[in-house]
Amino acid sequence: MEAKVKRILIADDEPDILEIVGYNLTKEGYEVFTAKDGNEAIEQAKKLNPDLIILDIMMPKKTGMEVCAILRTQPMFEKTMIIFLTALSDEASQIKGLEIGADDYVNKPISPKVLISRVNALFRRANNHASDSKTIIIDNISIDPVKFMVTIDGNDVVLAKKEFELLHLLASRPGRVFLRNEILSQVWGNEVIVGDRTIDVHIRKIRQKMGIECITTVKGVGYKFDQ
Amino acid sequence: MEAKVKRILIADDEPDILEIVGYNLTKEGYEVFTAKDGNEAIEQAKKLNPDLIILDIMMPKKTGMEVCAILRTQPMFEKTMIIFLTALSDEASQIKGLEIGADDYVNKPISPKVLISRVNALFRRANNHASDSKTIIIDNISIDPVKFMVTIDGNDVVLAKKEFELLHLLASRPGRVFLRNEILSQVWGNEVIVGDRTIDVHIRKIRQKMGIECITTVKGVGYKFDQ
DNA sequence: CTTCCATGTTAACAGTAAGTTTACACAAAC
DNA sequence: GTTTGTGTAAACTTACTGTTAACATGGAAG
Repeated sequence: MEAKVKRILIADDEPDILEIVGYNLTKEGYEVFTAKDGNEAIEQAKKLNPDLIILDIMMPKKTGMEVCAILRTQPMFEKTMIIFLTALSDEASQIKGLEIGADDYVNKPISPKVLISRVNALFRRANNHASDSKTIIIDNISIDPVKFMVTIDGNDVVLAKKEFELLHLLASRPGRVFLRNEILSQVWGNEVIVGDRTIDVHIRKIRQKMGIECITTVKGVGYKFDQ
Repeated sequence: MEAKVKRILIADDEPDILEIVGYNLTKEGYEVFTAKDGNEAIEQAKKLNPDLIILDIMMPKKTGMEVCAILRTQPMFEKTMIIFLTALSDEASQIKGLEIGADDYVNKPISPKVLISRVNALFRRANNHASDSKTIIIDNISIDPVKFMVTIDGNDVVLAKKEFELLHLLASRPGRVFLRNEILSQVWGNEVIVGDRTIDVHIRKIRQKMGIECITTVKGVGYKFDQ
């Protein structure tokens, strides 16, 4: 499971900030996108599904706080990290920002280096949580991402790479529904664009090879691994 | 998935800090332990296996940086979170602190409230793997938007997308009456225009599938989920 | 009792999402 | 070069969902 390029969305109404921060993050190897107000931030977030969103608080249309609160209500952004980058340095704002779901709160003016360190720290922690490299065992099925093997009742099942990745993703949170979007960005990555039926075909192959119904379709929503 | 009490180890050579920070974290529901120098910090960490370690940098025996670096080499502390809490406010220290594996870097003096917000933010992120907190449970009915499942007395009920969304909306505020307008804009969105009987039909299907009367009609007003 | 209105009920329809199959490009293995 | 396997696309089928329309019901007001 190779590390995908991480996407960062920066929302700020000052073009200078967008440019400076954007430049430095790009140099650090991140894929950077920008938005210049609250509405655009939400719109972009939905379209891009970024891994991290850096929000100014004082923005036109919607404040960063509002954007954060809105995004946090949606399952799609449950795992998305959010950093407030703002000139508001008072304690109350900071506490509120962290309480409504931000992962960090950084005061302007800030050196790009410090910001990058904080961004890196967040990603380090996030990656290290990824339940990779751990064998998943559910009932009589075992899924071992190290050996790249699936076993049912002791019988090995050979899956292709994409099939395995897809199964592993679903099985990493049994019962939880993964939206098609989520599946695409997790298994295929954000850059790749594939047709509508691609996921279905892979799902079908997995079902076929496993021989048992362990993946359930939730129509109009996504797929889940039966718990 | 019961949340177990989180352990926090605080290492600082100033007893005042230990007391103030410790008091506040205890009040917040954490289990707090202390160490007064670097060696003690490492010793305690090994014994207690805390979830979070708050480290002063300038400590006798070993500096916080050294402690952090040592702990990070050990697999046991791979997932342990570390916060530096220090009077060293220069940029270079902060960057170095974050780079050697800290999850946050907070400058003294700091208000206990802000520190607690940051601690909570870290734990929120770390826990969020297991967050089934969004499940609505009312009497013997559970509604889980993550798993997209409704359960009554342990028996699964399969609802279609719109049905589920509608039920979830009503159940999000049991007892509260939702106007037909509200329902339309929340479930269908503002752009969409649907006929008068559409909501009724969906309500009917929900009632049918659930098999029990849990939605009450308030004539001329709207619908509510029975409390 | 009758009328009226809001909601309940039912079946049918159209549109949409997913399942299925086949084909093909490409890469790795032989 | 051939073979084999993988991932994606295209085309078609299937199944179900969401919506509507038409009609039924029931209660309140007059």
